[in-house]
Amino acid sequence: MLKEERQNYILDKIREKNKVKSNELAIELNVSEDTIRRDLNQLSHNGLILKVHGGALSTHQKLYQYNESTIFNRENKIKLAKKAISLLKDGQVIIMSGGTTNLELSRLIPQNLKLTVYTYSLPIAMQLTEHPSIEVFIIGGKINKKALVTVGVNVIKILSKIKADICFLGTSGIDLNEGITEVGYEVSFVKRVMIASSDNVVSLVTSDKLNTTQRYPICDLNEIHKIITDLDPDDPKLHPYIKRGVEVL
Amino acid sequence: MLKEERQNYILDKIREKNKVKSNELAIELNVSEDTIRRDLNQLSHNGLILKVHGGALSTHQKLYQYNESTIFNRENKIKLAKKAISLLKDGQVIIMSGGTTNLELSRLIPQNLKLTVYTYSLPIAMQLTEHPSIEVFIIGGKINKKALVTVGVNVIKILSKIKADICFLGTSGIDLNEGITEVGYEVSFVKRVMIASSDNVVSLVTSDKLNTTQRYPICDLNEIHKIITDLDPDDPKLHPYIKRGVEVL
DNA sequence: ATATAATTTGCGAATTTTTGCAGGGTTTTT
DNA sequence: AAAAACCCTGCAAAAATTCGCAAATTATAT
Repeated sequence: MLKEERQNYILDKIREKNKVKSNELAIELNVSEDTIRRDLNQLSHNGLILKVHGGALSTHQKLYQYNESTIFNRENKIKLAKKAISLLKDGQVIIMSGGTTNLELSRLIPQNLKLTVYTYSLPIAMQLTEHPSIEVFIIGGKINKKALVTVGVNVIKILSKIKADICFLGTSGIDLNEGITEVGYEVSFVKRVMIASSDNVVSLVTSDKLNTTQRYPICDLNEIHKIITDLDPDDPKLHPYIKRGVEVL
Repeated sequence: MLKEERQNYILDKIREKNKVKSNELAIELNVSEDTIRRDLNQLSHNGLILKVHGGALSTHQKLYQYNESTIFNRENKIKLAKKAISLLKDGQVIIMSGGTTNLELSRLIPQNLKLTVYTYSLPIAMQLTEHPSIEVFIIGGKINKKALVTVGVNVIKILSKIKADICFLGTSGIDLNEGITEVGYEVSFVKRVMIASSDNVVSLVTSDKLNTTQRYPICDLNEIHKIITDLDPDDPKLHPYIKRGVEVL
């Protein structure tokens, strides 16, 4: 059994029972108590559990807990999100698409900012509810289980009536010629409308997506106002985009 | 065997077993462990798997994880939810309110049941997305951060247009004289409408809520068709409700 | 088809990670 | 206060990993 596998087992057990005992785990997992203790100490050090004499306890009392480790390239996404947050001002109306970059963004919004946020992503809506001064609206509709977003004509109808200051567009493909492109068919419709409803379109792009194209076209490069990446704004990879007149942060 | 072929094999195995070990793969695929490690590193670099010491794990873990142990009285809620599930049949349209009882219910729905579920609760919508054959619709609107449900006129407008077979009503107060009552002001409006839209109104009541009243009235006892509790159906506490003509499961 | 370039693979040696154990200290229980 | 259970440290063995390099394979160009 792999170490991480064992630690996941421990975390699951704590989620369910609220506590674990070292001696029991040692037997269940067929390793020495020393190993269990080392596991518990590591998990505790990462803030995932609370180590106590004889075992460990759950730390969180939230009904749903977001799982950091599943996010690919999280460090870069955080770096990117921090830049995006500098655009926010009190009183603004924001539209956010789905995706883990926007999810990180929504975790990092300063507590004192007062915003109104529309989103069609379940995880993002969920995350935003933890913020004390954001009014969160989720746009209803049929849920796409894979992306955890709502899709369909109703989503489009509602989005098209919104007037937003900024739209944060999680981007799955961006290219000089093809513009912004998207993996999901249904989602592509929704994204086009959210762009149309926003004064300021901000494309959030992790650098691995630069110069890639996906199946469904969303919009031309000149329809977006800003690109934010995890790279330094004067990284050579971004030069061609700047030349095309897009502001790059 | 081509490299790509080998990597697909690895991905398939991870999809199936959720983990792989380098040494096992080396034997299965008849290549050196070095090659396997290089494969795993490449796949991991592309975000397809998570490389760990000794092998790799699936990245397709849940973004949000639900903390079972935070639910009060969970055992009873599960007992109750199991009874509720016996009412479900293929092809039905269901409306579910919020609350942890309905959340447990949504976790327990058998995988093969085909349903259409409308809900205005974020956690329940989230949970239902894990079910393979349920079409999930979330009703959009402003989110009440405490209850994690949407509220407002739009929710009511949409709910009133739905025609559902069953409505599962999480119940915060039930009483012979006062009928069903609710803690939340905004939520009380929504619940009244969901009752009106359903052929069959099922009140889910944990026994500690029996004979209690909350601030906002929802409906009279005779407007609900079934009461489901964690108690035995012929528990004396339930006799008065049966006498009043409500079916008790 | 042949030569050339590029990629992929396996190997050995050095390094790192993981694990169990022994010893001695600390906390909890009796 | 003694006994038991638990915890930490350092250590050593086993397993896994990394790295450079050369051989083998595959791709590309002529």
